Amino acid sequence: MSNTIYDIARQAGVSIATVSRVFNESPNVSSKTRKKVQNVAKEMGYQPQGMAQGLARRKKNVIMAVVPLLSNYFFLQVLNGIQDAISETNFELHIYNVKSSEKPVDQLKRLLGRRWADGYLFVSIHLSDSEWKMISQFDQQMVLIDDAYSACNYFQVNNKQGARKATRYFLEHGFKRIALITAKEESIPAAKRRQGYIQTLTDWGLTPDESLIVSGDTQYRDGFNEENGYEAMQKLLEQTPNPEAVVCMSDIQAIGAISAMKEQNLSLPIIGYDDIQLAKYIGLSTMRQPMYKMGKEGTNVLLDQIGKDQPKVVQKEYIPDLILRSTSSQQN
Amino acid sequence: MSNTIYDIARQAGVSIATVSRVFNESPNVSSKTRKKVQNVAKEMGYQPQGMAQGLARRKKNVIMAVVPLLSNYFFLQVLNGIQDAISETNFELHIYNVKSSEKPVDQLKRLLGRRWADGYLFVSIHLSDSEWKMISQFDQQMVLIDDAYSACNYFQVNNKQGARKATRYFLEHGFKRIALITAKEESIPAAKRRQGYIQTLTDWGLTPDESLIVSGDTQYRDGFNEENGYEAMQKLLEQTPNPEAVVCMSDIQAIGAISAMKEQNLSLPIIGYDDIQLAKYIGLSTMRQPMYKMGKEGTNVLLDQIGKDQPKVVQKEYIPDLILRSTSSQQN
DNA sequence: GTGAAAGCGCTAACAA
DNA sequence: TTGTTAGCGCTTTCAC
Repeated sequence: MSNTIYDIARQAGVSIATVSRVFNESPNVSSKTRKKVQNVAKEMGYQPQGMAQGLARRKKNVIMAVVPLLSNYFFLQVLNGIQDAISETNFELHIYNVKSSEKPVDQLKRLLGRRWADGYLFVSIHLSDSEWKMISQFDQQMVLIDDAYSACNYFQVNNKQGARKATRYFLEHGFKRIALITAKEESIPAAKRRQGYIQTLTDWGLTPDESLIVSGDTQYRDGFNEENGYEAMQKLLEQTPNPEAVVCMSDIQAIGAISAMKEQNLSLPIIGYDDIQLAKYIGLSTMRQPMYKMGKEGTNVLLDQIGKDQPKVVQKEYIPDLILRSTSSQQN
Repeated sequence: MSNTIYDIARQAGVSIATVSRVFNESPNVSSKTRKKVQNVAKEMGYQPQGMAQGLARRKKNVIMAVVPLLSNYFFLQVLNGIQDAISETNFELHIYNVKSSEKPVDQLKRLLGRRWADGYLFVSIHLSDSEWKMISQFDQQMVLIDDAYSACNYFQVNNKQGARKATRYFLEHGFKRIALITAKEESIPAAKRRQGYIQTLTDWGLTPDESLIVSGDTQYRDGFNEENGYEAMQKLLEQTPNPEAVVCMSDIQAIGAISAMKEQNLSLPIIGYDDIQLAKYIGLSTMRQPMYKMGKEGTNVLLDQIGKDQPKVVQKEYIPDLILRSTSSQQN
């Protein structure tokens, strides 16, 4: 088991070039030798070593999806889209998890330098423009999913619009004291959504109330987690009067928040963000992001560009949809 | 950006051997040359190519975690454990997603043959003994997580015991018509849990009722999904009399099932399986599996064995814990 | 402390 | 149709 091309060649009584040819589906092999080699290879469980192939070909046939902390349901949907797109090709998908213990940009630089893949999908990696500039200097094929940089391919959803839609929904239904459960201060999507929320209130002639913008623990997953939602809601409920409605930055936060309300026998109208699969089953109203679609389309663009020298940049922005279920209404 | 060792050597006025030495932290470099090389490398954004290193060293410094369909919350917890263990080393973690469109054993054979990694973690890959035998012939370092094979390292939780505990809990609380929401027929963990459930009923002097063992859609993720729970519960509620309590095979199923009950204004006692993070926030009683722990311990064993020629096999079995929250009681 | 050179397992001309 | 051979970008003896 696990031999080299030389072992197969010897065993089959041919040269290594021939073995290589049959594995690369070259037409220039007689079907007789082809059969022989294939049999020997199968018997010995031989597969060409990826690394040696990669070196020799200067092409690895792998796409790497880079994601931060795999524990977020958002990525899963994106990854499903990616996987499905890749399945239709002869590329392999490797996933690389960016750790929270080190600056993302440093991890990316190291990773890109190592040249493991032909193309990279950066999913929910949020960097500043100057950082992305650094990264793009590696001149590797890449597409950003859920972030944007003017000189790169990207597929993004408009965070501001998402928050606006949710906030406006409540305003239109007569609510005034609308709270926002937010995430880590430095998180870029969180900041944009906060802006959208504030602008919408302002547009409506209201003055945003800082005490209604809250978060709890934001260490873990930038605050896009259950605990944050739970703690934030507790803070909100300490205020008198209570807020009249709540906008969240993730479905998971909303679940935590709902839990906190239940403990006090309350159920304020609430809207989540993402539309993860189980949202439907708990009746959670939410801002739907086209996660699967972004993954799939982004991957197709990447695959398309690999090999081309000067591919044209493709950039796309989605607007999230408000999905109304039961939690957004007064009596849920 | 992205050069070879030759570019760095030329630029720094040294040989490639020296460049290699500084990147491999060899002590045999004067600190002066070391500095010089480091500066040039940094300036040019150089990192040794992983593939070339892998070839030359016959050691890749990557661990590959192989998981089926990334969309399962169970893996996420395991992957967190794996990531944390790897973070403490200078290994890289690559994740490989087994597709549902092809027999897992074939995908593994192809993958192992390509020798991308120094060691493999197979998470929730369920194969028959003869299939695992095939796989172990590749003589690569590996540990199975959430499956078992006598000749391999494995970390597993006892599925039968998990189902027994849940079933027994209801029996001890006076329930008799206990339903089981199951998963795909061929799923090995599902089969074991079903056995545990049936045996417990039998031990208690009851005759298991086949009509109380149900599932809905099992195409997707082997039935460990929301929809299956939802559909299964609908089937159960069509029966008269209704079951008195319900045991599930995943928390996600339980969420679907609860949703189906709510639609009919019912709330039968129910117990999930896994203890995913949000279970706590929806008050879901469940069988807790030590997912993070299995990931971390399994990875440490693997890392420990890499490089050794005849490492001793380590096998460990956990017993899941029953976590009581609100859904398991009569009036939840 | 440093360099020359062989070799890791492949691919891809180039010859035959 | 097949074999020979020169790389791919590194690491690692072995000299010096």
